[in-house]
Amino acid sequence: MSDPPAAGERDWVLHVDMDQFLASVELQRRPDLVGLPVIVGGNGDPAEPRKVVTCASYEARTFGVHAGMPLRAAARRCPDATFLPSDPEAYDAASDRVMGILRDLGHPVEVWGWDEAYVGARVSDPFALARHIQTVVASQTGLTCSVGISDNKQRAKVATGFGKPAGVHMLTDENWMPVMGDRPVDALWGVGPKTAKKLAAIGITTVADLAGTDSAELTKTFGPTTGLWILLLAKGGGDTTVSAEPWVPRSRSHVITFPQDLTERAAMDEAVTELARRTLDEVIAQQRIVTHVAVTLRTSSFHTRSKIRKLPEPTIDADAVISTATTLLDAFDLQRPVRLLGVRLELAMPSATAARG
DNA sequence: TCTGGGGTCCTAGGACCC
DNA sequence: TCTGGGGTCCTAGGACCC
Repeated sequence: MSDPPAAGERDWVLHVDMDQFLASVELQRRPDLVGLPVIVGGNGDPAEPRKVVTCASYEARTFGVHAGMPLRAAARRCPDATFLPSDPEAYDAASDRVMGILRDLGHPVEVWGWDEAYVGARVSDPFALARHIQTVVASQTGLTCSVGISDNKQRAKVATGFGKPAGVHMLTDENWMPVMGDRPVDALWGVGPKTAKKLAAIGITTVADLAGTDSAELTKTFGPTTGLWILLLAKGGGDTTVSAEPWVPRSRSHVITFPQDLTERAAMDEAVTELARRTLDEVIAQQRIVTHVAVTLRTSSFHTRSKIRKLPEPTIDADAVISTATTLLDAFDLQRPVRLLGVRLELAMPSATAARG
């Protein structure tokens, strides 16, 4: 890819993960709450139904509160917590500052959401770089981060978990199996509960089990791509590339969970129209073009389905997008109360030639 | 005190064409 | 009329992640 490394240098992948990011941003505005349980989510009202925790401070986590938990359940577990409304603009701004600091180090930075990034670096001392990252981020933003070190993204990400909070951890070929071998397969990034259950059904429960499984057995159960991929993950492998190219989104979407289920078709049409219009406005602001329109519907029983339609031609025409969305709504059985509606717009990928000029 | 919102990628199966 | 393939496009659904 480039020149061979100088003596002692190697290519490393560092995973930088901000500690309790949203809570930390809030604590900068509310220093009086430092050291206390803080829960960010919804509009800040712990009694608000159908809203969940977006981020819990470490103090709140000791009460069993975690992201994704309903706010009312969090309030039961930790009644003395301070509940704060989610403030996406503040998190965007803080994230931009952190990523800018990382880019200023001169290595390629691949941003993964608000609070994570990969840094690719050819250096002789990755620990020194990790500590330097922590120091400059803390001094310039007041925020702490943890850093995982390895030679690929997935292993670096797993390493970060051992460094939290505010620490550095390295996983390599040498210590991967000793550290990870006896852990359950879902300790791997990309292996979730469903895959773990399927693996358990064929007698595979640990990372070492998976790493020692014949590839044919895995491709039989998971298909050629996924089967070989999870085998690679178990052996400590993963993506070695860190790209500084800006990410081009494939889609844009919004969903709403209604405070009360919808039963009237007119209200559903109204909601889908508003979602489609809002999403399209954002797509147009990004100078993108819509190829497909998808509608998602969740009933009161949590049964969730989606339908998608390719447009006759890529467009930014509001009437075309909205009428496609409401037509897709017709294809659902609308007899049951509707808890959630969503609209997702898939976007044409700009070609290399079209991107010029 | 039932279960948010925003994303990406993979697989399966039917339609259709050669 | 019957039969066997292969390839591509499209939609539905699953799984996972932050």
